[in-house]
Amino acid sequence: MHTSEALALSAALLAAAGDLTRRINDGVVARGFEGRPSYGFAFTRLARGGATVTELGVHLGVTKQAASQLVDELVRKGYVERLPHPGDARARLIVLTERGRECTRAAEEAAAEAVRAWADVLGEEQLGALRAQLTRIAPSGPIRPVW
Amino acid sequence: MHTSEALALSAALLAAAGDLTRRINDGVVARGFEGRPSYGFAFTRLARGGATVTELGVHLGVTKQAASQLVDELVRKGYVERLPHPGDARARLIVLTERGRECTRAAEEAAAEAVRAWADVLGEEQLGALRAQLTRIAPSGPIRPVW
DNA sequence: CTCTATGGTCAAGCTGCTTGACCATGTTGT
DNA sequence: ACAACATGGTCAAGCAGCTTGACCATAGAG
Repeated sequence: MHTSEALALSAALLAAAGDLTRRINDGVVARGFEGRPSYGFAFTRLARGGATVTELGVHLGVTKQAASQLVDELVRKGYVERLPHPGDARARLIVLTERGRECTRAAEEAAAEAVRAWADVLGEEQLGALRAQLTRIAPSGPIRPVW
Repeated sequence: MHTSEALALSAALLAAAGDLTRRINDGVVARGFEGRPSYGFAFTRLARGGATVTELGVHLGVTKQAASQLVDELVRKGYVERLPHPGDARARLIVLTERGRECTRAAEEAAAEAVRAWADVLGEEQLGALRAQLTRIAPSGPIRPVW
């Protein structure tokens, strides 16, 4: 691969990620929820038993302060709630509310819909390959734009 | 592909894009240039004969005002200059300076280096396939984070 | 030779993040 | 037991990078 193509690959990657993220967010909004794209990524972390603010920040690649602000927002919209953490009185356990779980499902549906559009272009096999390649490439990259 | 995997695909895509973008930027900085990741994407547009501010904005997926601010920054750092546009007295042609071309080469080298790391994991063939898949998927997605 | 569209800039404002300070609680070492 | 330090969380202030809105100069169409 030539040097000039490397930058093009980066651009294509960014374009694809941006396209997918936008589609998902549009789909979630169309289903009657209000939210930013980062909600979805927060939800995936919270879905399994909740998380602390700090853990959420690590998952999203932002400071705990930023994560705390996001949680404020999610609480205000009724998607999550802060519970006392069992076993650590300093911490709070952030968990999804019923409405939060509904929104999570909406995000998953929207994501599936967006990916289906890609499957129409690439075919199931290529799409599976794409997913496999991506997970091998960046197993632990930050789930956020570095722009 | 199941619904839950669709969100995972999106996350993997974002992670890969973020990882690559960060590596490129680090590489550019390590070569003695100061810049943000978006510089590289601006450079690729300017590299072939220059562009107007408005065109640059379209390419980056931002308003012309934001593009103009970016150009201000690039001018300040000596990477580009604003020339009168031949054939349209309203417009200005933004072109790379010699220093700008050096920085562009640095970005390309850094990108190639980052992609080489991926080639070590995936192999050249899979990497080419990845590139092909991505360009088919999001031919005209915005080169910017939708977050 | 108006009338409207387009390229560009200036100015103000906002959103989402950061850094720094601080408090409460947990953990470790002596 | 308790001092010393580490960690989870919040509050506050600041800032980068974007947006919208207004405006001017020039272009192009009728």
